[in-house]
Amino acid sequence: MTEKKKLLLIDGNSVSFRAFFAMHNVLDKFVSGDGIHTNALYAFNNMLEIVLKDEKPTHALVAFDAGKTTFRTEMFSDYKGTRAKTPPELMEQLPLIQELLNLRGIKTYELKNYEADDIIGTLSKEADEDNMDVTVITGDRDLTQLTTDKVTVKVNVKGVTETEAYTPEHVKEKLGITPEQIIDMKGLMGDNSDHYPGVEKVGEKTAIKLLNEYDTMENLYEHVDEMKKSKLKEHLINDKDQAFLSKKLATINKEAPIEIKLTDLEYQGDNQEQLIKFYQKLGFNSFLERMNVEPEQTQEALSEIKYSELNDEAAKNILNSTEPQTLIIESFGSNYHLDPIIGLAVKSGDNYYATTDISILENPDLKAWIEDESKEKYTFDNKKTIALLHRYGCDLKGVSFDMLLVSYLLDTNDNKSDIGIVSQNYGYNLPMEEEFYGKGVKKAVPEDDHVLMNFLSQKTKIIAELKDKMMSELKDNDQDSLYDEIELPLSNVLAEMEIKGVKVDATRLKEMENTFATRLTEIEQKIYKEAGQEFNINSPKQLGVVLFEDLKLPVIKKTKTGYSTSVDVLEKLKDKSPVVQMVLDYRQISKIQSTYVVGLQKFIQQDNKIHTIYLQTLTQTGRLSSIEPNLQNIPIRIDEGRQIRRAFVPQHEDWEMFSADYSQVELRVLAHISGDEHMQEAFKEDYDIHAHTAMRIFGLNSTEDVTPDMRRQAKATNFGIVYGISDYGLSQNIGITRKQAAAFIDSYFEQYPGVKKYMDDIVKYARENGYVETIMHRRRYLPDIHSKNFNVRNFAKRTAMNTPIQGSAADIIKVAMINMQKMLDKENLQANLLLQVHDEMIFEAPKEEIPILEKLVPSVMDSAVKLDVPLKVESAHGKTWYEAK
DNA sequence: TGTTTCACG
DNA sequence: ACGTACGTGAAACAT
Repeated sequence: MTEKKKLLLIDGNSVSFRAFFAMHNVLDKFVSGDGIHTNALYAFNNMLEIVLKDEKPTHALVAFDAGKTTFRTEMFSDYKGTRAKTPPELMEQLPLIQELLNLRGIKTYELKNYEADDIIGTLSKEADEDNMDVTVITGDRDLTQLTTDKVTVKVNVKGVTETEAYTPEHVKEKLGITPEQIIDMKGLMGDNSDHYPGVEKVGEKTAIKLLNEYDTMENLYEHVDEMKKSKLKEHLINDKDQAFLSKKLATINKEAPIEIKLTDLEYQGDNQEQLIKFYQKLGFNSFLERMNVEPEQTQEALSEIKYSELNDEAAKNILNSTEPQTLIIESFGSNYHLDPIIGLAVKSGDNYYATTDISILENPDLKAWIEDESKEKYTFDNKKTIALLHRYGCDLKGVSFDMLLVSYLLDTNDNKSDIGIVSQNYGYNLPMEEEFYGKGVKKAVPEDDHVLMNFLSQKTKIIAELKDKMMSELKDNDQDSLYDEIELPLSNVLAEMEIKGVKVDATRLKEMENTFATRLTEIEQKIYKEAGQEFNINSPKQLGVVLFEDLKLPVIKKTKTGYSTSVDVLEKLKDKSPVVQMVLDYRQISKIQSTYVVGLQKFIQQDNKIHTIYLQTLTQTGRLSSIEPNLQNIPIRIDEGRQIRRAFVPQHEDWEMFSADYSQVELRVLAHISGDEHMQEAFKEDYDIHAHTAMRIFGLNSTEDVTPDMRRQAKATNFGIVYGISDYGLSQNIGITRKQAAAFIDSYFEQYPGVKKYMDDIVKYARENGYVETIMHRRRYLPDIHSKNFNVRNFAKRTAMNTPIQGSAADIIKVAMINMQKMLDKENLQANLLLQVHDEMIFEAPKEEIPILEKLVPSVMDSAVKLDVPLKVESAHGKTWYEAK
């Protein structure tokens, strides 16, 4: 029995283009030793890895364009006329990509006067006739015309590692036409990027409609006279020649005079030896890892540092030095509140010290140095380092450079939490944590202590060497005070909050667990009875079958895997069957039970407290996030869930929980940065802002005429504005038509012209500068603002509008937290700041201190920054978190 | 490992 | 004509 043959055809030029732009933002970070860019090469190879694994081809070829002139330019001199020429940074990579393919055992081919498309078209047809399966990989949708039962065309979506697979069925489903009709469609609609015209005013939708009626362009033109008089008919007649020319240009030539045979295309597999050399030359460490190149070899790439044992004598030297020194405390695991320290390294001047003997932390000299605020230190992740050392009895002070925080401020875009990635971005060859320790079952501390100590010493070296460069980048961005005055001091405050932890009443949670378990069983039985069958209510798939097939409820929305059963869908089906309400109830309770009642108990430590971890360098806007567990999403909106808050208690008897939150910070921030007069006035006069908005957009004379429903709609509109309004989004949210929503927005902008101007200006700013920033100069880069894709671009626009608002609000509470901690210290209060939930702070305090906090906290919070409108703070307190609201 | 759902601001 | 609200984390299921 012969194995089925499979041919892989890759459109070399279009995938290289895609690869280049997918990694355009890291262009400068991917440069080889001899100064050649390698970003496209890297991304291309990433794609290859995935494709080879998925497709397992027996034959493969990558086709390239041969040059500028082809048979198409002879037909139409302006073909691809306006296309920007290939950037030189990509040009220089094309030979490398060919070399890579050669080493990976894949043939490449180009043919004078023909495009890569034509080579692929010709070969895929040949292979099809030979009964081979064919997969085509391309960034160009036009190639979907080649789709047949045997030929699948996979088109890159966002980047190059993900593709959308086009079979004839998928083409039909997506476009409503057959693959053969695609050229007719292109003929009618033309192509902007290839710069051929088609018929005036005919786009994709119209073209498809016409083809559904007339099947082919030829048939359409045979019957064009019978069409009833319309602009469309006129355009069709006027542009007939162009349409036929465009169709010809769009048609991939399946008879190109290629000199290569299918049998020449056998996939050879990697030339291991040469490929390793190639990767090494380019510093492609992650690919080397994937080839299972012996760890020794990868380690070799990491140069050796001459370090000595971090012992008593070294500790003395460290303490005696007056220079800033670099410190790495390494833990192993995912939660630094529990993980053990496995090693330490200090760079002191030109000396490197490292050890895996943790008892050195008992050395008085080392401890004195760690705890001396005047001894300046550099590190990566100050908060984590503080938390780790705290558990070993040391109180770290004096960190002035935290490489993690700085790299986050410089660019929030990609994952900065790994020192290996940050180092690689600056041209250093340091493995990522996962590369060094391994992943999954293979994850382990290196057996050889020397390997670990060398790794830690490398870290200290890189941190020390990059400090000046990164700090000067901060200064260039005008972000030095954001770092010095906010993020770095905040990391100390957050460390204290995490270490302090919040006490949780486990008994209470246990009681709730039993109550909810009983209720869940009850509802479950009722649902089974009503539905006439038993099934897993938690399975969207099974629930979908019961609701939409067995009970035949109308399908409101679909997900990519089946029926949607989300709340907004179920809400609409409530009166159609009693099961729906039961399912909603079940969902609600089940969520509370699994995520909170049961989930939280798992995080209660020996001290009866929960110690969350705040991620200070994750969000794109500057907010914090909280994990293991997330204490920023404890239920409040519905009372059953809100009961969870009764389990959060102060750590001592006779203490209380105290919480203070900003009222409408984001809208106040908007009023400030937009400078809108009317909105500012509303806040200065302390009006009910949503009622005020309702009054204005509904054209009333007084807020007394505002009905509760008007206020509700105005409130939703205010939210929409903050999120970067769209009529559709608003209409969905408050259940009105899109037209009505659009009218709302128009009237909103009329009433608050300053807001309108802000929205326009900020998008323009993003386009011109490539980023937006907050009041404290926190930046978010928005490369997508230039995207050709409508959706992607619009998303970037909304982000541009929202980020300065959400981000400035985040800045404000961060300042308030720092000031608050200072104030508690200064006033010698026992109260502890425990939690932050975006616009509120939660404290525990002795009862006697509550009256003090009631004055102090709001005054610190509302004076955190000076805006053109006042900030307003509300507070509450009680025996548990539940009462403190 | 990805998808869906839902908790919060 | 395009298809959406902004920012998060966790649990459960399906693959």
